[in-house]
Amino acid sequence: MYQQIKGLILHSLQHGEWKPGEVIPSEMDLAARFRVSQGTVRKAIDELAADNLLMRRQGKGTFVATHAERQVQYRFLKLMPDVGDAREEGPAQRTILECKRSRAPVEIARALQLRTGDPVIQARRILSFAGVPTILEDIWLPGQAFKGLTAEQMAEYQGPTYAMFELDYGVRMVRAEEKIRAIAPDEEQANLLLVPVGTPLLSVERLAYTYNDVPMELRRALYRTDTHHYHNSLS
Amino acid sequence: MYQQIKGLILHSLQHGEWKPGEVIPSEMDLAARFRVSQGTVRKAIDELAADNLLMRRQGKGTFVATHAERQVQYRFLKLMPDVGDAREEGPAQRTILECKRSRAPVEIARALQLRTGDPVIQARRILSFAGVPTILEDIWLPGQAFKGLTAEQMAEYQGPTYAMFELDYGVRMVRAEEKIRAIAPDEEQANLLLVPVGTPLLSVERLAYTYNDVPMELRRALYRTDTHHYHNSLS
DNA sequence: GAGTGGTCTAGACCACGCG
DNA sequence: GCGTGGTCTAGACCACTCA
Repeated sequence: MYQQIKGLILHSLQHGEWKPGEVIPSEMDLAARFRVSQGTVRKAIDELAADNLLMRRQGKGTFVATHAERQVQYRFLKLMPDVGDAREEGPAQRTILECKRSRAPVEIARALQLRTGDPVIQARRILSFAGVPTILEDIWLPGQAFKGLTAEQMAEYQGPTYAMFELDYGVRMVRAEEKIRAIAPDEEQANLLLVPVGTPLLSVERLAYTYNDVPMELRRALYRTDTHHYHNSLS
Repeated sequence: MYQQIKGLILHSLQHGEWKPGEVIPSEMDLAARFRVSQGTVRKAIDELAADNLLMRRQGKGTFVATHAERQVQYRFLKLMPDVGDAREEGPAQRTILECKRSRAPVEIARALQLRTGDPVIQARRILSFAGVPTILEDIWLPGQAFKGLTAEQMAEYQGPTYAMFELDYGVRMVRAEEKIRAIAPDEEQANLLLVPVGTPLLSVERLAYTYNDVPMELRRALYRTDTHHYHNSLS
């Protein structure tokens, strides 16, 4: 039964009944609405909180998770400085190189579950830490959901790109899968990251999903790993 | 209170009261032992199961997690074939190149929380898939806990190395942290993996911990990523 | 059919945040 | 002081496993 309740809450999240950052009704209210006991609602919320879809705060309520919060900002970025920690390093400087409407090549279309040739937004940018260009990213977004996204918008928005997606397009990224390889950059890539052509780089291909396992973003990035590393916790 | 119960159960796990793969007492029994209700024990076990320290099986009981089980075998190995899946590929073929007693260099000692010069076991091996050498691993283990480990032992044991550690040395790896970089191999490394010297490889440095966050293994591996990739799920 | 974990309930009290 | 989530309890019943 709590799985059903979970489904109902999920449905409300998907349909924007409660927006990212907002409180959802109290456990008692939801229990009344769904005609179950508080404990059942609690278990449903527990699992949604474990999946990072909701955030509980004692004394205040349960909130729809958002990429805009300080604590969980850059949740999907696993690149860490070799010395010090990510907080003191602060957010990256962003340089948008390009942001254009185009048509999905086969590969991209398949990943985003579109048809080949469907409209997509394609963006390329560089993230720098302490002035050193460290990440080169190519981003593909389904054109339909992100109609009107411009380079200016990507440049202007302070904070995580995923937070901007929530605010301006109502698209919340919920989870992602990454495939990581070591590759040698081509000349253009090497020039953009200011490294010699032979330098090994981390290739990180990320497919990010919104609710219901719908893929909404494909991101292909190259990470310099001379002063940073990709950090992963296994358990 | 359930945190205290969790601590007590953890203590029993650490001290080997229940060994990997065994059942622990039922929730009712533990509730009686600790003088709390079943629900409190349940919550403690829930969290331990979420941390992969315990495994629940409905109708049978709660078991101490182990690396020997089919389902969770190679839990810490995130390298996946680009096509097909890891199960059909089967386990890797192992070639032990070396396994010797030595003294911990500064770096290794710091990672394993030993003193420089303390005895360590050092092993080097190659893992191959479909006959292709794909992983070159250097493993460092504290000499005290792994006294007597030999190359033969590493070669003979069928199944995950971590399962062998549990069985023969009573050391259970509970979680791990990995730092990933892209590097170019030196000549020796390149020869062992049968790749040209310039080939970018994934460098994966893993520190594996047993109970209580005690580091028990440092592993430095190079992964070929021409037919495989490192897979990571973010949420 | 006995024993295990899994779920649901209802009620009580606690800890926290905030007006 | 009220409302929120957090915890603990006790009892009931269900689903699964295995002798």
